[in-house]
Amino acid sequence: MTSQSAPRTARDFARIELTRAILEAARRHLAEVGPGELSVRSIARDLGMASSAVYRYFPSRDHLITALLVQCYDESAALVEAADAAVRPDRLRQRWIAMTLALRAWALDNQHEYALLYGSPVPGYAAPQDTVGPATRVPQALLQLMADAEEAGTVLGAPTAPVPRKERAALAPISESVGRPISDERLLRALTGWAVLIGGLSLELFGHLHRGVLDYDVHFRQLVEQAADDFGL
Amino acid sequence: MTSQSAPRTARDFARIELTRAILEAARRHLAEVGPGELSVRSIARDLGMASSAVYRYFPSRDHLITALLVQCYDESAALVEAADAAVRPDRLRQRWIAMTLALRAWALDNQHEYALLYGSPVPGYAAPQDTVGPATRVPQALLQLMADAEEAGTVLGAPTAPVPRKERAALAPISESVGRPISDERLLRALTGWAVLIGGLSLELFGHLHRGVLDYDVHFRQLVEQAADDFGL
DNA sequence: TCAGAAACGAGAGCACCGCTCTCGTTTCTG
DNA sequence: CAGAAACGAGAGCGGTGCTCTCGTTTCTGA
Repeated sequence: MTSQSAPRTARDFARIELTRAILEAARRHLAEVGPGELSVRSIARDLGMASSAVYRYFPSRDHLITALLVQCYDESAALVEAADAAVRPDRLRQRWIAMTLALRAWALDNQHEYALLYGSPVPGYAAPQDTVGPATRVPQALLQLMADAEEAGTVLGAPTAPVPRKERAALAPISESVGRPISDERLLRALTGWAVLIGGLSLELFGHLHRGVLDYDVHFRQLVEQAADDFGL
Repeated sequence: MTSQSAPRTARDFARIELTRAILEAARRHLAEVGPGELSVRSIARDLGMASSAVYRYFPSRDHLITALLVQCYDESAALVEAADAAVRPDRLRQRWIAMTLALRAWALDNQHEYALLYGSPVPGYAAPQDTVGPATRVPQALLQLMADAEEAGTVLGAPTAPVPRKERAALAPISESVGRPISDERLLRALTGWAVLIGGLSLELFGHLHRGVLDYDVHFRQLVEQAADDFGL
């Protein structure tokens, strides 16, 4: 708990500044090397400092990566939310399209960062509490869209059997997180949309569509358009 | 090109045997350490040999990992195909459910292997030609299911706008790979199904549903049931 | 004000990694 | 049966994450 938001002393100021510089350098390296190859030593070299000095600011490589994780979650979520807000709220379909295209655009510009967020977790599967907030912003935006659709009274694209009681219980935490009324069917659609979105992006960015799909732009667009049909947006 | 399928000499025999043993040991390690932490040296130690000896059989760590990749693609695809074959061919919906549950079961039993296949690519994004065949077996199974649905004349769950010409062109290689008539709308559904499947599994296995969804089994089942509704299966 | 405490940066060092090279031995082949 | 090829072991190189020490700088409170 050193040096919170108030940099009273020069040392505090230097600390937050260097912390920022390390993260910035790490992010720069991430543009070229991929999360697994990210090296504390090379970041330190880049900044002209001893590698041991970096450990004054981040107790381990995993802590540094976690900080990057939070930053990337926030950065991508901000773009998704902005894309959402730029569309008239009652144009539900366009909002869905805009959000998915926004996340894809970010992912294409930041492929290693996307891999960091949605690829295999690189630390030993320890997602600290700090990351859950930022990580839920994108799915939360999708949930809010579905809640809006519910409010507007749109009909779902395909006839869907009612969600059974067990699934209803399984989704209780998400249901509460929405903060306003949403049917389980719609909530499930939001999660399906999230799965299509992340699945589509992962398949594309991780090379699974190579030599199968020729035009990724066109295909992704078609994928989310069709999902919109299914969701009745 | 040493020692093909015919182990004439004792040396050839030993070579294919040791190659197998190395892969087996690597696979054993993969049960506990994750693809990024897989170490040639520790595998060699496990087999009681010098680490340099391993390089007689796999020229680099990436080559070893590629061999594991192929093995895992084949293993998981075999389970998916078997699950498909165990259902009466005209029970299209059950076949979809069976295949997705089969892949999930394999993924749950082999989490690091799943990460190897569908997580961030660990070598510098070099998927050799050897991997593309095995890698396409699962999506191919989904495509065949959709072709069967087309043949049976089922109707799609949600009304879908016709696939535009550009997307039709983008999907040409996949369309040809099916080997029998399939509409572009159906083909797109197969790819959507693949995206939902991989997206749903990745979100679950990589921890993104943590503290959100309480019962993964129930939720995944619901996810694929709803996808079946959308696909008109 | 100024001494003690705390934070800091640099450097050496440890254990591990992928990979290469050498060298003596074993096995194959003509 | 001799030359060639494949092999296993070991040392070694440059890299990694991380720790420890040590001299210096900065903060803090009596």
